[in-house]
Amino acid sequence: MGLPKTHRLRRGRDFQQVYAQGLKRRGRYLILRAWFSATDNPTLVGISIGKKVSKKAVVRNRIKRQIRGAIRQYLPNLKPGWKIAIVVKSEAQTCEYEHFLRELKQLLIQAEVWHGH
RNA sequence: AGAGUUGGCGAGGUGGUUGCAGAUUGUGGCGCACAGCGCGACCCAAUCUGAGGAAAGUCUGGACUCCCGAAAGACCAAACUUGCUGGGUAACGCCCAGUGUGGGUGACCGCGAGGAGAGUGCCACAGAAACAUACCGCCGAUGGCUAGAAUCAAAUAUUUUGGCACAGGUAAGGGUGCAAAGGUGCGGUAAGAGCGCACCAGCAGUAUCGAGAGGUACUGGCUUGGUAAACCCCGGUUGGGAGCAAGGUCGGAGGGGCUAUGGUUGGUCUUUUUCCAGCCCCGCUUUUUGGAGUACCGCUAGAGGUGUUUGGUAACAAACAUCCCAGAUAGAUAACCGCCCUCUAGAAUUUCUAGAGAACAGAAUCCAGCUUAUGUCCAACUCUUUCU
RNA sequence: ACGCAUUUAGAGCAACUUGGUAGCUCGUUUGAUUUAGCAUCAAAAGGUUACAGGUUCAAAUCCUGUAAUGUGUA
Repeated sequence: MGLPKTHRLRRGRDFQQVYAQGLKRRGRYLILRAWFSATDNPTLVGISIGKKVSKKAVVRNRIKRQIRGAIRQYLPNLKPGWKIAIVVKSEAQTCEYEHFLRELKQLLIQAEVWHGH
């Protein structure tokens, strides 16, 4: 359930811009940072997960894949032109796929990135 | 049956749907430019490929790249946990085979295993003393002092008996300690001591076996605490440093148009000039898009994998055949389903039903090792008990 | 990728160089003092020196391996 390259947030500069100027929504397992670039470019999504979540690369990669799969499922519902960074909290270690799905939807609606139709 | 020891295979297989990354292909789309050929970094489709035995820790050895230095070679210095022997390897501190030694009833396992007969240091407490000595003790044969007896006419002479423990002898015994000068026994002596003998242990020499480390036998004299994972000595090895975040490319690039000249290829031509066509370069202009970032190279064909044969006890090597097998860069492997296989449980008696396929764990320049983490299965061997 | 450092009582630290009975401060517990508490005084408990192996007569210390934690360069 990967994410196409065109929808990935890749540069450190973009991440810093999102952190500095974007709005912030807090969930139980995730923190959502989003910034509207005022263009029609595809919405970019990046995931940040620190070593404090887990020291094992396998665990971190699995969480990343699960979040990325959830984002891909919601991709048609997102408004264009946003830059989104998702920060994983250490509680997410024991989390299931459905939890990510539910929480992501909630956060996206809160941040008004969600496209209602 | 129980308890162990060692070694090995493999990390379920296969098909489908959706999805991600790379490569290749496309009278495909889209964009640019067009008479046409075309170009593209975007999209789509098809095909192929897509994590490990440890990818990990980063403990070693290399390949590769750059910087500094030197250019054969010798000596000195420095560094190195380099240190039994022989072999393997590109190399190693790794591997294999052996020797010695320690452990285990055994299968088997561990070992940095040169030198303390060059020097220095240290060996707390205890003890006289920790490497050179003598506290208690034993002796006091010999010498000394002293008392008596005998010989003699007599003696201070000679002989002899005793005492002292003064010189001296001794290292058996006691005590201390991890460790006290080879051990045990007999002889020997004033008392003792390898002083002598026997056995054991150690050392040296000779012979012999072995490629060697070493093994065995004989002979000899009779002796030398431990520590070098303390400094050190000896032998051995080595240009030094940094590391793919090494190092390199790009200060515009791609496409189109125009102008003049030059180069080159082809055609016309016997040849040259001329002419025509294509490509490249310089300049101008137009359009698209990026702009110091993993954008591109390095970047994955390698001391490569698999199989067979041969050589070798083995590690391993050689020959032949065959295959191409991840290349991401905020970093690609996931989700679901069917069948087969294996295991477990239940029903039941060879079928059905249910569950599980777990664990450790994710490539980031690449190899060779080591170490650590971890689940299943198989084989060989050992010991104990019971039965035949 | 290449390094560096640390690990000792509940907490913070000594002792390691030069091996020889593991200490200090705070905290804890008990007692004294006080009507009571704090403070003070006296005493006590609390350690597999991160783990495993080795050298040594003897290891927190020396050597090797492992683990955990922190940290530097770009």
